[in-house]
Amino acid sequence: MNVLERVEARLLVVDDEPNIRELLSASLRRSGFEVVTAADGREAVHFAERIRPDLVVLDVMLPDMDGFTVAGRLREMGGQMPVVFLTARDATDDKVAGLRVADDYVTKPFSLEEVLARIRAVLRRTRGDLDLPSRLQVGDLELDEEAHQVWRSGTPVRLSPTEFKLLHYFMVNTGRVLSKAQILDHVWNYDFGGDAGVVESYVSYLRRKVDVTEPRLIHTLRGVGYVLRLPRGD
Amino acid sequence: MNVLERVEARLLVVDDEPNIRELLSASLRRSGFEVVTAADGREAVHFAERIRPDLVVLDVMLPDMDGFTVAGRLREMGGQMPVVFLTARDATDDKVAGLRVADDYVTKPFSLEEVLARIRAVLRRTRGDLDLPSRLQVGDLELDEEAHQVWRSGTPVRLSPTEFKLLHYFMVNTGRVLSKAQILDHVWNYDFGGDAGVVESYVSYLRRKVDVTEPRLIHTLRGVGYVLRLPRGD
DNA sequence: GCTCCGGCTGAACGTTTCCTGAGAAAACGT
DNA sequence: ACGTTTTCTCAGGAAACGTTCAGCCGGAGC
Repeated sequence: MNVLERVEARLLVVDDEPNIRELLSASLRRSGFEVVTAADGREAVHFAERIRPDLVVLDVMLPDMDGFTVAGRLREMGGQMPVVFLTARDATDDKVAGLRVADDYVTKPFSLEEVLARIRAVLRRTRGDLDLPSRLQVGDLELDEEAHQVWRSGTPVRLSPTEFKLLHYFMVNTGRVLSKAQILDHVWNYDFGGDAGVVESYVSYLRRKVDVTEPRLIHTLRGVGYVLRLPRGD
Repeated sequence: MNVLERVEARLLVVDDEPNIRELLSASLRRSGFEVVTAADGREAVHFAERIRPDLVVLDVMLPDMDGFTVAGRLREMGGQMPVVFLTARDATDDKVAGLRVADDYVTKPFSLEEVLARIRAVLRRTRGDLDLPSRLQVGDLELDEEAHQVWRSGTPVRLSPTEFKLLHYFMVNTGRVLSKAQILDHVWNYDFGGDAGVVESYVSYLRRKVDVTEPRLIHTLRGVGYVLRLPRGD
């Protein structure tokens, strides 16, 4: 699929927790980004200087220095690298103090879809990046990521945040079979403890809202997963 | 995204506090301006001479020389660069007197909407800049920035200062989803310590005053933010 | 036909998010 | 100094949301 064949941009991911770092970098690479990782502020500044990333994903809490300090250093380097911060959900102080200088931020625990959405949005804003289409279309189903809106056969459809994220994940992966585990890993927060039953529920919700007319787009493959695609002359 | 596709003008931002400098320059760039920053009077004069900005945003309190002195130097350079001063709210009389040489001024702590409004106003006055429309319109909702007036379906609406700033921010960003944090950062003073609840209140006020008739223009996107737009069925 | 199994969906629950009215405090104008 | 306007906070209630679960359905295999 086309997503995998092109390098969208070069990213620098900075987080001291190896799990988060690997989760993010693996997912971002799969989405077509070139990724370099750093574990602390010192490394971050060093790599930023060397590889000149198009965007930096930066944890606010780092062992050696504050994320905002790192962001300041990056800005001093010139070449305006946009920054997407990662922050704890209850860090109210951080938000008031430093997040204003961020181009955007995501709260932990996040879902991969969330992080990807923010990164795409910032790249679109700061680079006017046309390689990152805001509008996805499969058959007469349309989704506009920026406007956060969905249409089926031209009529707008109201979706909840989770429904929207799920549909977006389906549409980015049109024609590819997605297992429930895969969906859970991308659309739900990484600390979600529940089972895949919730995916069935949300697929059900989605079908009711966007897949009631022919041709059906969301198909079940028993024992395998789901796939969104136009039925080809089968 | 028309805001990003055009360079409105070239600005020079002068402030010794890095936070303020970054906050302003990032926001101004996002609004389509080309921005160069300086940290003190010496740098300011130097950059002004080199890049010949269309307007200078100048902090009155600088480490090496008075903002008024800097303004004097700029004037001696000819080519009339308009100046918007940044000053503390408790400015004494002598300083207020000095502000008469300014084309306009904003008191700290300011809101980004305030600074942007002053810059736009000065550019309109001094350059007759038609790229900066004074009148915004979405559906039958109209806002005149210069006249500081709002109409819905032709009938005038009275808005408080904050309500006006909020509506203006919505209208400049028609069709774009704005999070409460984003709104807070742009419409409220940068030192505002409260939470996003106040945004909900003011959106409520706005709706009551300008959005009681169909079609509704201000829409809530649960868990995401607000957006002002004409409902599109296409 | 019967059973087993994976998937579907309606109902129920607790939680989150949002809206709005009321009121206190500050700013403003006269 | 006084009343008015404006700003902000708070809390109740309503609606939307996320999650679980149990019962149902239908296809696959026996």
